[in-house]
Amino acid sequence: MAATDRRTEILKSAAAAFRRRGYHGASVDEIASALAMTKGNLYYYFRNKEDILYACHEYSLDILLLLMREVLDEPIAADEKLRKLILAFVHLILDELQGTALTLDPEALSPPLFAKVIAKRDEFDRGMRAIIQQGMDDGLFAKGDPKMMEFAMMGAVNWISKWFDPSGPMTSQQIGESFADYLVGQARVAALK
Amino acid sequence: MAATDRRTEILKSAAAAFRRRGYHGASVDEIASALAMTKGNLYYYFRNKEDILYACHEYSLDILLLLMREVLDEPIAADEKLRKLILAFVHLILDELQGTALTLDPEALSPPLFAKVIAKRDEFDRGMRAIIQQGMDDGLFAKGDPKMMEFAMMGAVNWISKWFDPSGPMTSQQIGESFADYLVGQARVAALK
DNA sequence: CTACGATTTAAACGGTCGTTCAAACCTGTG
DNA sequence: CACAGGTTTGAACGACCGTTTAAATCGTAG
Repeated sequence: MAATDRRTEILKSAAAAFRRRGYHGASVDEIASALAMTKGNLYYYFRNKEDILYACHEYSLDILLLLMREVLDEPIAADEKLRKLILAFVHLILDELQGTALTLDPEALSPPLFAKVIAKRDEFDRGMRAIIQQGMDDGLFAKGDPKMMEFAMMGAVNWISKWFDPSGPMTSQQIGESFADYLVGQARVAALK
Repeated sequence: MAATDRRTEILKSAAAAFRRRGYHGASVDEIASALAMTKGNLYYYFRNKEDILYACHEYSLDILLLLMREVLDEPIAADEKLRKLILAFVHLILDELQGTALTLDPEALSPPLFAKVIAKRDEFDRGMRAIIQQGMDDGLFAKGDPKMMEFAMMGAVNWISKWFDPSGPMTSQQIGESFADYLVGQARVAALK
């Protein structure tokens, strides 16, 4: 098996453990055992535990930023852009690295790594707010504080990983659509008066 | 100083530490040092660390449930009820025990204590959904899955404690109103049409 | 002032966990 | 078959942390 495959396997196991127990609550041994390997072996692929957490964030933030840049360039209305991003975000959170992105406590990272994560997150936040601002300017959304609105939307989505049950009745697709309906709808309706 | 005061002092310090570092990341010593006491001293007031976490949850959930029962009995429209609850919830999260309520990882509790927290949380969830359902029946809210709508609203609010900066420009009051406007907003405007 | 209960301290204990390391193992090439 | 590089193991370490305990200290009623 290629070393890069092994690395992402570890990332998935780690992300799942971090989501269940938090960074400090999950043990390196727990991450390794889920893959039927010894914990010492993990150190052949990663420098240390923090490095694994950082890789989790980087992995999903890079996917997210790629998507953001794509969507920003599409010639569609702001509400459509938001909907697309929310759907993709929910899919990423639930189906890729289990609930990573902004969820896995990044404050556990040391300052230099933390700063790199924050920089990427900021780019994403700026993109979201630009879209929201554009929607307000175009009269699609009710006027308000784009920052608060973005925090509300991202909070709702990030929180999904706290209650999502893969064996439950809702698929990630259904959840994504429900959330997109509500979150974009709330931004929009007031302007319809 | 009365023993009960000392206990809530400890709860506040613990809640702040748990919010910053998570339950496993925060040390008992850290909680004690912030109050200029020794960690051994904490064990005069609490049986163990888990007991402190449980008390945090109980403290804020009890306040929340009291409020929920009050609001449910008021003779006002569903959107007004939601707005009231959101405002109070934001205030509780930001100004009382720093970001407790549903935020402080309850899954770190042992099964019996966890079950008690979940029972209280369930009562709150049922109240929220009953209000949302009523709002949909009355034509105040767009039809949809009340469960998803509740999850979205609670996620947005719970997430606030992840980004809130007490020394930032927004007061908890302003944040609460912004969130209430966005999350239940459409009802007010729709009624004006 | 004394005595007693409530409170606090400081040190020690076990246990867990992240990390290291030398040795063993595996796999494919010459 | 022998060798070499990459991979895995298992044990050991040192540090940290939750908890316990016995003794010290404090505050107050008599």
